[in-house]
Amino acid sequence: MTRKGGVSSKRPTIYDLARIAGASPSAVSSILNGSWEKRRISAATAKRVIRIAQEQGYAVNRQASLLRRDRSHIIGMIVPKYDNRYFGAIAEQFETMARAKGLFPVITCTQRDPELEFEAARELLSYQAETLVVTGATDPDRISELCAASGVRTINLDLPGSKAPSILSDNFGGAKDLTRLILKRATEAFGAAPPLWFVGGRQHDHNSMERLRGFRAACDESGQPFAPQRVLMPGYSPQKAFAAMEGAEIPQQAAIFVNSTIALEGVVRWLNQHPSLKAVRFGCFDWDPFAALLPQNVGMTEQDVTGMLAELFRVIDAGGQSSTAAIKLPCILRPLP
Amino acid sequence: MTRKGGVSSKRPTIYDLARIAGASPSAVSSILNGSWEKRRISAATAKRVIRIAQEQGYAVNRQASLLRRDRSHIIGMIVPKYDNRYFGAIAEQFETMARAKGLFPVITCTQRDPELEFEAARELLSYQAETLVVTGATDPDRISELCAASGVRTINLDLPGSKAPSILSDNFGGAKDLTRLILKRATEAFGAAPPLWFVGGRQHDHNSMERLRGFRAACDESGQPFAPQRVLMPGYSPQKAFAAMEGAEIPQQAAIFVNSTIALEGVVRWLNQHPSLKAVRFGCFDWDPFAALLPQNVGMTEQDVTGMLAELFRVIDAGGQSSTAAIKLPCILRPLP
DNA sequence: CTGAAAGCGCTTACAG
DNA sequence: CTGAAAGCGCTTACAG
Repeated sequence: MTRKGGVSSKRPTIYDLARIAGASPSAVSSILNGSWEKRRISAATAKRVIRIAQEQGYAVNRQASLLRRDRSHIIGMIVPKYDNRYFGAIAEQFETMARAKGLFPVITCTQRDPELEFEAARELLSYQAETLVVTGATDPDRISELCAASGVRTINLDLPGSKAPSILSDNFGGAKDLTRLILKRATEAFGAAPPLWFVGGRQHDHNSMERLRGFRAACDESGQPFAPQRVLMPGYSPQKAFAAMEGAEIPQQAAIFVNSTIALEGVVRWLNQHPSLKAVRFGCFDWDPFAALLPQNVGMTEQDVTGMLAELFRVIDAGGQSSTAAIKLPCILRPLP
Repeated sequence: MTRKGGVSSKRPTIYDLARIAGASPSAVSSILNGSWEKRRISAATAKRVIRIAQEQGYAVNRQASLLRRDRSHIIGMIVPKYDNRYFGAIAEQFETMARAKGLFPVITCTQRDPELEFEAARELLSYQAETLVVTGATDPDRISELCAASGVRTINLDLPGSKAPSILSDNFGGAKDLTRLILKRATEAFGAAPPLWFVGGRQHDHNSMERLRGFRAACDESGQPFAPQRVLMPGYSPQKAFAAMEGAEIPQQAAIFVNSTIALEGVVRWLNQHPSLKAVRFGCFDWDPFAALLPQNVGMTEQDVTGMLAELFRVIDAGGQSSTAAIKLPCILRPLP
């Protein structure tokens, strides 16, 4: 009897348990996966098998089990980063909620790299995921197409696509509210409305553009001039935001709309190197409990992660071909003292 | 020919590709998994099969493939949280480094719940993980035993266990250095050494106790009295830290050793509600770029995540039965202006 | 050089 | 009521 070599050779199978328990492999299988009630196997046998399984440290081979079963119950998620409050919270709550629904969540982190995103999606298809949640992807439609070919449903989270339902923050409304707050606070601080900058994110990124649109709407509404040269969208990284600040000519009385805490890291690092600018006020589209304590910070916009995930699972439960329309959730504006 | 029902019915198999390409399933398999070079299959056939696979959106069934193969190359990790810089960075870098080594990382988040930790470990065993990295677990030894029964190696990260190699920060040394810095800065600020508090973490937690030991060593060394009633270890959460602060009687000239950014959230929230205490100085054992900007913060201790993971993979590559000794990496003390 | 066949560990419809 | 047998999709040693 040849057994698989390597590490797995020690793992007991249902055949091992059956031999030890003096039962058939079929019986062992049904006892261990709970379908034995239907089969009227004697409680004594069931107990014995369960005890032996425990003694042997048996763990079902999920690969074999999934291969045989009709459904995998695996739900995949790709997410750009873990190490930031927003995506960290998304990943964590997604796992918890998926488990609570009896699904097996598998998450992978794709570093905002379109190729990695695509490879990760393909990988999750290989694992027989039944649904794939595509979070903050640069090219969600390409992934939706790949998955559609295998009959796997995708749902876009955070960034929208055109080939699957999308669940987003109301970036326009949130940015408009935040801009209003920044204008109000800066005007109070300086006695007059100062020039207003927009820093962070990138051109062609849907959320950044929506936020810029909200920013602009709030400017227009209050009669503030909108100046394209005061819009700095160098991409997502503290370093890039820092470099963009270097290039800008920020006066001592200014206000900044910071697009994401990632950009904020660069902005505050730069501000700290320019103490003459300590009067500058900013607000940030994103939430971070420590950033909320910075004295120049007038307010932060928190995205409703729990609400977005609740909506996500609502769409999943609804099943079928949901529309590809975007569902937008309001953001929570947190003014700071 | 009955095919599996449900979602998977659309997924093409090597048999489908073989039929379309006019080749044998064996040939298709070896072409797609790269072993065809050995088999001297004609380049023309290979090309054709690869093209057809792409057209059909073929993705190998990892379950079937793993079931048949000798090794899974899966490396599992359990981690308490994602939504915090330290564990977020661990998860993210772990994924990247594992992939670079040709392994398949699977991470699951266990919320510091011992039962969830155990269930997650069992789950990863079921997925045929060959190695399990047990990060910050409350009971790593129980997991090591479970895995040992299946011949699966475990390695403890961040919190030590006695049944597997452990990779840790030098919590004692890091805490001692941080305490020295806090004492020095507070003495400069107040003209004399103020009473020193220790806030955060929990009793019986190895890292917390090591840090407390380092804290105490630095107190002793500098002739500061160590007062047990100034040690508050209410567990890991901002709320608990906040409540502990409520109960303490902190004077206007005081200094605090804050054990983790999680506790720091509660501490600063409390300090902000007590403006009379704005002279209080603190340092924090953990790193966060925004917390680093808080004016009362004299320094932060960054754990060397990259170094720990490099060490982790060194131990894994070394294979065999490495000792169960703990490997301790120095922390990086970041004094703040 | 290449394909048919065995078998990975499980699940479940089916025969007895 | 219960066990033997088929088969999930793949990989690879083996026969030709």
